[in-house]
Amino acid sequence: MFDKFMNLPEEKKQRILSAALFVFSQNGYKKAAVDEIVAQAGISKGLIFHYFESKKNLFLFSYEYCVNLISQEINSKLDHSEKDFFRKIELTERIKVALLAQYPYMFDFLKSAYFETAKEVAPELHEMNEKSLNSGFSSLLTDVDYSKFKPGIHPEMVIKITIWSAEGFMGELNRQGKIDIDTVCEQFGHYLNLLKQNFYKEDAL
Amino acid sequence: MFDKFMNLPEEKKQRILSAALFVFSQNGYKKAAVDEIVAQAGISKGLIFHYFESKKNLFLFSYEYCVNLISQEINSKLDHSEKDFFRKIELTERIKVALLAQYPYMFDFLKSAYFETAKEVAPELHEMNEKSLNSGFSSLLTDVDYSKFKPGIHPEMVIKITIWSAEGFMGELNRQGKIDIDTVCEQFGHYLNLLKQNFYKEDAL
Amino acid sequence: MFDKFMNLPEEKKQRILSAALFVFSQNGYKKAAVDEIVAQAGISKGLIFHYFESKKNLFLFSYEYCVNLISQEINSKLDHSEKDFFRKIELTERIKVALLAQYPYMFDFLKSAYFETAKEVAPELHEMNEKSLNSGFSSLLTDVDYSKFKPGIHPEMVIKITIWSAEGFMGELNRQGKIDIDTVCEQFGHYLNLLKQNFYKEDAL
Amino acid sequence: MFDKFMNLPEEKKQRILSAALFVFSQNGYKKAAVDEIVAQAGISKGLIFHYFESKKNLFLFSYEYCVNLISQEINSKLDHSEKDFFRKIELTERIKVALLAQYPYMFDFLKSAYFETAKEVAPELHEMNEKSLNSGFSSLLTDVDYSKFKPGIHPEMVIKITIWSAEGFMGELNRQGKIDIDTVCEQFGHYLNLLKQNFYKEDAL
DNA sequence: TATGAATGAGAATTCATTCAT
DNA sequence: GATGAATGAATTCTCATTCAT
Repeated sequence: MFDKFMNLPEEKKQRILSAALFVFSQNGYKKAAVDEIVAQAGISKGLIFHYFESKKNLFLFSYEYCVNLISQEINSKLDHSEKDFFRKIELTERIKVALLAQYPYMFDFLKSAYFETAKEVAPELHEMNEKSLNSGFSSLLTDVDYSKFKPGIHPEMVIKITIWSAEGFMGELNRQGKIDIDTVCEQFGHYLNLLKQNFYKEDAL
Repeated sequence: MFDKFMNLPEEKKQRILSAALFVFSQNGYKKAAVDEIVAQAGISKGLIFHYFESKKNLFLFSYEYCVNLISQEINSKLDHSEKDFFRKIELTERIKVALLAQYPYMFDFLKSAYFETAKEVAPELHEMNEKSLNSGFSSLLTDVDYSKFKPGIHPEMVIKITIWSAEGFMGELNRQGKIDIDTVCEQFGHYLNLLKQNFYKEDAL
Repeated sequence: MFDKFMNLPEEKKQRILSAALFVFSQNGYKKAAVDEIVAQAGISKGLIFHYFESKKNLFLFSYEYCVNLISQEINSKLDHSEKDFFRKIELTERIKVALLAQYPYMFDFLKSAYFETAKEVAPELHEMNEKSLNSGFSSLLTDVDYSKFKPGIHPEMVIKITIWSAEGFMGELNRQGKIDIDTVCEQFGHYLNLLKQNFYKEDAL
Repeated sequence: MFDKFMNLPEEKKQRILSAALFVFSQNGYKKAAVDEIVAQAGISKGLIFHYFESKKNLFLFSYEYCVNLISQEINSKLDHSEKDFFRKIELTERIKVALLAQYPYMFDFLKSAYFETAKEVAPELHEMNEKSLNSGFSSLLTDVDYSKFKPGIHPEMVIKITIWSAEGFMGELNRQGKIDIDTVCEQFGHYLNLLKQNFYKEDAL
């Protein structure tokens, strides 16, 4: 799929994708103008259709590309021997924050793509989501040492709560415009510590 | 503002707003076609411009209307003498679920509006958000009897986690398409019970 | 024709006509909005169609009204016993300038109507023009004492030149925004004097 | 500005401009339909926006193009060594009549543009007018041999009168639909001769 | 490959006119 | 007579997609 594009020199690929991410994230699918993307990428309009055949394909490809990049980062950088849930989630969020700093428009793009409801792209998009979300969660739900949790606590619930509230926490930081990596990570660490003290046995801390 | 529309008979107002909410939620701001909204509302194209002057105004009005409706419902139905946090949040979500049943597209619309990036409406939208979000949360953070929480627990943190995870929980149900009021509320009750058992003193349960 | 309108009390007629003249002169036929006219006249939209049946009729009536008003003024105020061409034209222009001060939009309206080319109104308009222009000129061409002109001069030519250049002169003043009656008339008087000295015999001055 | 249009082959430029001049002159700015212009030019609707971005730009460009064409013609064809005013103005009008034959709608267009009141274009239009009018007149006011005029005659006044009445003369011919070059020029020559005999010294004739 | 002129269906908005009250 | 809500055809402008070069 999209072989012509994939065989391009890396620099050109980056230029085109960055332009697409930026313009889509700023405008949503429908309003994003192919004209603006190609102008920003410094290529001709015909060429992008030569590579992707349609705006829809360009959008879906951009989405898939981001999702893959994130899961690759997580898979390669997350130590699979680590069984402590709170360490795992801390590392996961740290990787996300680092990516956010590197590709400023990637998360805006994913966020807007996630709520993209334009009939043309919605079905394919949600299909992709299923897979990626599941794979993202699964590594945080499995391979976890449940014996560290206090007796009388439901670990699965704590894990879900933590994931959801991690998203809420990140969202709030995002809204406040704080994207200084170190500050954000430090705050998130404090937050996880509080949770850990509530849910872990004394000797597991 | 929009007096002409506000003075309409209730039935017609409902018809027009429902059509707007549905079409905007399905398509996002830019792709939503005024043609489709008026067809669904059973009125002429000119008339909606007679009421709202522009598509932008129609969109912003719809948003404000939803936000106001929710906060009115919560303010009027939430018993302010209730100090038990878990009862408060259970009631809040119950009210939301009931609204969801009545206006099926309202939350889809709000969700998509929240991530709307179209340049025409984004600034006004985010300004409204600031106000409404704050007022929504405050009633759940204040007027709460903190003495019920176990010693060694940070009540504020528990409250934030509960709110965030309530949103996550609702979102998941929504994604699964379960909008049968009773089932949803029952499940949410169980969930809150689990939290309560973890965080409340024995004698407060 | 337009009996319903003609039987209105004078004050209401004035209000409606003034509004029409103003809006048509500012926008031309096509762009002038009936909505704006009725808002300015303080009546309802339905009523103006009750009086005139269509925007076209309102426009043509307004034109006819102005033309008639001017020719009535000239006929009633121009002394028909006066045979001196330069006195006649001076009086004519003085009457026009006075009307300009009284109905600021009338000449703007007539000017724009004169060049109105919208297919709907052009034919009727030009038909009216023929009549009015001829009648306007004729009084300046006939009843003139030709014996005052120098021998060797073609009086008809001088008359035409004077009329044309009077129009040019007035147009230039108009463009400069000078509509102070006295100043304008004084300047025009000087101008006519110069012409007279060139074309009249010594003893006719 | 409008490079895309300017770089077109001459034939296509002519086709598009002629269509614009025709439709604008027949309808005025507001009523002229872009649809009609493109149909007449034999191009697609999108293309004219590709060249000019908006109807307004197309209108203003057409105006500027005409004004420039006229002044170029006059500048290039008028012999600057000629100091006889009546010869100069005769040549000027001859050039205009020739242009009129070549671009039948140019003068209609300019005339209607001159009285265009549509709010969208009026300000820019009048700004252009200032410049072009001044430059057009100046060549007829300067470089003139004043010594040919009879003593006691104000040459500046005669020049202004002649210009104004030349316009009146041309306008009348135009109204009568006479655009046969030779007839028109011949008549205008006679007219100028009469003026000359009145204003020039015997030995300058 | 690469370009960008050309297309035309689609969308928002306007506004003269009608008509029930 | 008087009102103004309601209509819908007409108009400007957008933009994904094609195609000749």
